[in-house]
Amino acid sequence: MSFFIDVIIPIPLQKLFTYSITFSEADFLKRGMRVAVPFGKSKIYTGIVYNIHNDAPSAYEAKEIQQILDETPIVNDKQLQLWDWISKYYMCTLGDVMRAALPSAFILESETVISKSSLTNIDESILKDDEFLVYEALHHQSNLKIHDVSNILDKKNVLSVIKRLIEKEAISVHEEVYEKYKPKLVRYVKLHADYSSQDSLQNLLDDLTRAPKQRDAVMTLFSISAQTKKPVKVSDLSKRSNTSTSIIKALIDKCVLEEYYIQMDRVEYSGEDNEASKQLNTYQENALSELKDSFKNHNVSLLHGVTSSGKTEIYVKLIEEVLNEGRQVLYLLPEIALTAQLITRLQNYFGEQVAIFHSKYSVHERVEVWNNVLHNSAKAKIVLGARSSIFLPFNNLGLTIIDEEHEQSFKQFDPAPRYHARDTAIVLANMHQARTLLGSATPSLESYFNAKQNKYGLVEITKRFNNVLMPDIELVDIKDKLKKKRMKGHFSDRLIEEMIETLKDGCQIILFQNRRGFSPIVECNICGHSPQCPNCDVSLTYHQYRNQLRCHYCGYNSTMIQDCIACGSQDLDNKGFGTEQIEEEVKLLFPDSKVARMDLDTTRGKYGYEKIINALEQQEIDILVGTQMLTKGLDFRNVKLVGIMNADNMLNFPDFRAHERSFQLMLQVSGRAGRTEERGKVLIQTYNPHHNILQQVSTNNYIDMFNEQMNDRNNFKYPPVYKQIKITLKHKEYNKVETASNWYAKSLRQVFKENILGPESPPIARIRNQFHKNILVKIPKEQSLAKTKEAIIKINNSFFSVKDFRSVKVILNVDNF
DNA sequence: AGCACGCCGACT
DNA sequence: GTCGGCGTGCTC
Repeated sequence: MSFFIDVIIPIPLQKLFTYSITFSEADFLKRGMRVAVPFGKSKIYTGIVYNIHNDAPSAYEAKEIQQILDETPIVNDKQLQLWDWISKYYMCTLGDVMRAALPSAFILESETVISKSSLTNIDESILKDDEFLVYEALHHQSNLKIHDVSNILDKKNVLSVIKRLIEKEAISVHEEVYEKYKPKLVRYVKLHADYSSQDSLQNLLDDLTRAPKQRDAVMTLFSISAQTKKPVKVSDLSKRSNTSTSIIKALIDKCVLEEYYIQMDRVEYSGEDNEASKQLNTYQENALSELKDSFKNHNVSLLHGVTSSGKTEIYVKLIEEVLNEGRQVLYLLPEIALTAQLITRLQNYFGEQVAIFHSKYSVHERVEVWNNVLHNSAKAKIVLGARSSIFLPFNNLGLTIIDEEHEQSFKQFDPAPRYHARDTAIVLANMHQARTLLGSATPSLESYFNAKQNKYGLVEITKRFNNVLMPDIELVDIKDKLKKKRMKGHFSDRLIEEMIETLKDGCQIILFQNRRGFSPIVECNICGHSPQCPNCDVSLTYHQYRNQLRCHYCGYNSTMIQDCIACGSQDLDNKGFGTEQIEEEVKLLFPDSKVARMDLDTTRGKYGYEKIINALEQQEIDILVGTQMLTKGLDFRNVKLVGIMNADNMLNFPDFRAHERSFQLMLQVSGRAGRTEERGKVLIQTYNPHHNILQQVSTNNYIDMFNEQMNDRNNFKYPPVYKQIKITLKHKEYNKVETASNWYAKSLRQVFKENILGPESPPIARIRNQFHKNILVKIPKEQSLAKTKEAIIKINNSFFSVKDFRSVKVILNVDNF
C-alpha cells in the first residue's frame, strides 16, 4: 500500500497538494506537522500536513516530500478546523490563512545556493565578463546566494547569467532550507569537573597565583554560586569580578572552567509577587453576577459599560475563575490599545502567566509565545494580544474577552484572509466550548443588535468607577462663531476660554483632530493647482516636520515644492488642517504651555507611543494634540478638558457607518476627560450642532443612537440587517476594469437581481497605479450565506475563464465593515 | 504568488 | 543577430 499526504502550501491557490510518503513517514507524520516539499521546478516550500491517506492521485504522479520539519504537530486539530472555517467564510485559500496564522519563522523558504561545479578545469576563455566575475568570486567564497550575485554584477536580473554558467558546467546550484527560528542561548560557566575535589582545587588556586586576574575570576565564581546556588552566566561573572571576557575565555581554554548554554525565553516577566485582584464595587459586583447568569444561557455576552466604569476589574475576576479551572484565556484588544499601562495592570494580577502577542514583537518572540501556548505552559495561560492572537494554538480555551469590541481594526482588510477577529474569536471559542465576552462603552451596532435579538447576553453598567460624573459635553457652533468673528484659526472663543481655565487649574488638555479625509494639502493661490501623487488619484499631503509632500496611499514622497508646478507662482497655501496645523496654532495661542502631538508620524518605532503616553502621565505635557489613537482605553488622571476640533468631517464621511463611528469616536475621546473626582469638560466644535448624532453624543444616549441608526440600516439594507460582500476589481488600465467590472456586475445581477450595487469607482479611483472598481453584494437575512458564496465563486470562475480578464485582480471581502 | 516558457521590440 | 521586456500558464 502506498501513502500520501495532502499539504497546505502558503500560496494563494485553492487546492491542497498531494505528496507521496513512505510507510515509516506515514507512521511518523501527523496532521499539523510541517514538511518541506519541492514545488514547481526548483522551489522548496514549507507545508502543513492536512490529511494522510492511501488514495493515489490519478491525474499526475505525486512527488515525494523532501523532509519532515517537526517531531510533533505545531498546529492542532481545532486550529485546522478554524482555518477551514476562515477560508470558507472569508472566501480565501487555506494557504492565505496559513501565512497569516503561522509566525513567519515557522515558514521556511528555500534559497538557491550556487557553488563551483565538480569539474576542476574549466576553460575560462569561454566565459563572458559577467560570467567570469561570478565564477571567480566562487574561488574566494565556497558558495553564493542569488542575492550575492546581484551585488557582484550590480544588476537585478541575474538568472540568465547563472543559467549560462550552468550550461557551461562552471557552476552548480541547489536549494537549501533554513530554520529561521534560533532559540536564544545564554552562556554559562562552571568549574571543570577535574577540580571538584578539595585537593585539586587547592592546586589550581596555587597555580593561579601568578595570574591574579584569573584567580579573582575563579574566586568570584565560587562566591556567586555559593550565594545564589544557581548556574552562573558569563556576563554576570565578568561584571561581578570586574574581569574581561577574554580572561574567562583563557580559563575556558585552559580547561579550568567549562562553558555551557541554556536556552532562554526572550520574553520574560520579572515582576514581584502577584497582587490579589481588587474588590469590586456594587455596580461591578452586580455586573459580574449578571454576566455569570447570562453565560448560563448564552455563549457570547456583551458588556456595555460607560467609559471608566471599571470593566477591566470584572474581566480580571472572570479570568481568575477560568484559570482555576485550568483553562486558557484569550484577551483581544485593538493593536493601539495594547499599551504598557494595561499589560502592567494584568501582570500585576497574574504575573508570568500573561503572554503578550502583537505585531511589534519580533518573529522569535512570537515563536516562543506560540510554543508556550501550544504546550499549555504556565507562561501563557492568558494571552493578551491583537487580532492575530486568534491563530495561537490553544488547546483548552475557557474564555475569550474582546475588549473595545466596536473597534474596526479587528477586521483585517489587506491582505487575505480578510477576517474579523471578533467574529472569528467567537467561532474559535465555540470550538473549545468556551465563553466569549465582548466589552465596549460604545458597542458596535451589530453586537448590540445581536444582544437585542437575544443571540448574545447583555449586561450594562451605567455608572463610572468611584461615581465619577460623566463629562459635561458642550457643542460649539463654529458657523455662528465665524459670523461673529469669534474664531482664532481653528479655535473658538469658548474653546480658548476653557483651555485657559484648565491650564490655570494645572490640569491637562487633549485636542482631537480626526485625520481621515482632512489632511493638509498645498494649493497654488494663483492657478489653484495642487500637487498630485503620480501613482494615485489623490492630492499629496504636506508634512511640516520633514518638509515633505507625501501620499498616504502608496507612500510616495517628495520634498516640498517652492513654486507651483503648473504656473510657477510662489504664492502657495496650505489648505485643510491636520494635527500639525493644530499644534502650530496652539503653540502660538499658548506660548507658555508644553504642547505635544500624537499621530502616526510621532509614534513610529517600538516605543514612540509609550514615550508620549509617559510624558503625558508625568505631566510633562500640558496640551496633547492627536488623532484616533487618543481614544483607546488610556487612563489619564489629570486630563480635564477634551476639545474635538471639528466633528463634521467625520459625520460627513461617505460610508454607511460614518454616523455610528462618529458617535463611538466622540464618546471614547470624551471618556478621556475627568477620570477622577472632578468633572471633565468636553467641547465639540461643529458647523451643525443640531445634528442628531451630536445631540446623542452630548446626552450620552446610546439607545437613541442605536434605534435611529438601525432604522437607517433597515431602510437602506445595510448591516447588521443585511450581510454584505464587497468585490473589488483592480487593473492598471481603466478601460479594462471598466469592462471587467461591468461584466462581473451583470453576471451577479442575473442571480441576485436588485441586491447588487455598482460597479462604482471609489472616491480614490487609482491607487498605486491601479484603477479600482467596487461591486457590493447585499445579502438579505433569509438568503443562505453559503449558497450566496457558492454562486459568487461560480461567477468568479467563469470571469477568469475569459482570457481578456485574467490580468484583472479581484478581491472578495466578506463583511467589509 | 513565483517561476519558466515564449513571443516581440531595441540595442551591440 | 542577441538581450530582455512582460503576457500566459502551471505548480502535487
